[in-house]
Amino acid sequence: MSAVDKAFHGLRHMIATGRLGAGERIPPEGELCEELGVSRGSLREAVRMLAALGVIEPRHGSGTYVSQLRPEDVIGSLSLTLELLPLTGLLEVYEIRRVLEAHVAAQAAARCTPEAVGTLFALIEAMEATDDPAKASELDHRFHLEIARIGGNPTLASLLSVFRARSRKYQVFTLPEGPELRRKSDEDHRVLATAIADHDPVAAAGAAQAHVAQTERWLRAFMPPVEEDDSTG
Amino acid sequence: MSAVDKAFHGLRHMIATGRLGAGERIPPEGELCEELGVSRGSLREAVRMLAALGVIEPRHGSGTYVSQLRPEDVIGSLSLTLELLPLTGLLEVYEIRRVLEAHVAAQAAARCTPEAVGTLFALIEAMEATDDPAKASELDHRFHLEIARIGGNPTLASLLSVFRARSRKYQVFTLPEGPELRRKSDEDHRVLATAIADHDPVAAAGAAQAHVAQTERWLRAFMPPVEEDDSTG
DNA sequence: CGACCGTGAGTCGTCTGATGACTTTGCTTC
DNA sequence: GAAGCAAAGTCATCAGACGACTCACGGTCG
Repeated sequence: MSAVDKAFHGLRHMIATGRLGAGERIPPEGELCEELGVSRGSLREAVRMLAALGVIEPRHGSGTYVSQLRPEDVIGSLSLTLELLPLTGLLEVYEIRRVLEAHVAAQAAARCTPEAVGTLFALIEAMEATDDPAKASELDHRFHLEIARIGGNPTLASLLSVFRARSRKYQVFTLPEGPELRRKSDEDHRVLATAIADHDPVAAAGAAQAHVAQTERWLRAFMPPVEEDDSTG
Repeated sequence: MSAVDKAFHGLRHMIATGRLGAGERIPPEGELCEELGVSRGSLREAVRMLAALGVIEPRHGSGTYVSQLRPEDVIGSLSLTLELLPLTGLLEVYEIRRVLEAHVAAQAAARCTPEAVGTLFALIEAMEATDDPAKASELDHRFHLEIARIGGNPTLASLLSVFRARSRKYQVFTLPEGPELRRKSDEDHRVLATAIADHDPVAAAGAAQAHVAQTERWLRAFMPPVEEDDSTG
């Protein structure tokens, strides 16, 4: 076993066995190097791996901390890599999304409160009112996120959020056909929100599934290239 | 932006824009260091991060290669970290698994071939024949994996595989109640396989969902501690 | 002529040492 | 008592050197 693997599995083992608890600060690099029998460089590579996977979080000058270990912490690690998948593989992701969005919508229909309904329709109206495709996309995201939140499963919500982020990169709304697509999309949203407001899980699931399927068809039809944003710096 | 971030996003950008294609070998460390303007140590940390996420794969002495970038490559990166989640968060994962296993079973029922049915029942019989809990667990895994394979979505199959691996860690079959649980589990498997063989998606989905729900109930009831295996060396 | 083997260049893996940057703490000072 | 300062602790980065492994090339032997 390589030195980095030794450090990686050693750290992971400490967390798995509870020796390092969620939110806790892990020993400084020097101590871990000695205990695990590897150099600082190898240890740091292992730390970076676990950090990329959302398990620990180094803080410059302070120490390295175990994350809260919520499922969404770990699932969020997919967000940076799912964007690298070619479109062909992405269609398989859409099938999953279709199933899960339908489930989440049904759950939301069963659990939603009047306040939540108000939020949903407010988002829809804001979406319909704006002309900016970027803002519309952002509101679309928040609309679906709100439904997932109402669904009551944070893990599922974050998983779907990751899937949607990948789709959003394609920015179908900025196409020449964008306005037409947006009208159809807005229609879908109203149907979905209405079904949820009516506490009708079956209708909500059907509307959600149809909405995702529609998006998938658009993507198949147009397949625009991914727009890389360098706005991260 | 830190040096490691610079290297990480730089590499990721090269892959996202297609400058580095799937399966291709990336430039040697020396060149990348110069181009990205970071030291070798920082670059290596970034490489390890992408490797942990299933995007690239270093090979000692040969070079570092971009992975095939299939969705299952990226999803597989969750397998090492999902095991670290506390049980409370895991129950949310079960809800997702329930929905997806039901869908996969329905898909399998619609698509399955006589050969596939033969494989399924062969696995069931092997499962019922063995007394070794470890072997039974292994066969259980292969049984569900086969159904997922028949379902026709490799991404979904690998996602469910990751989820199941987490559950399997608890080894409910080794409990005192193990034999009884296994009998019930075997029953579920026959119902599920029969529904698939009959091309009955609704029955298959119901059976799959009930099976997962059953497992979830066992876990809630017994909550045995995670058994860490050190057989990875 | 073909198969085998050794050799060497290329590449990743690891270690060591030193320096910089940032955070936190605790003390000093007003 | 509060604000500012100093020092210790910790992570971040760099540089250089050596080891381990892979692979292709060329020579050798059958």
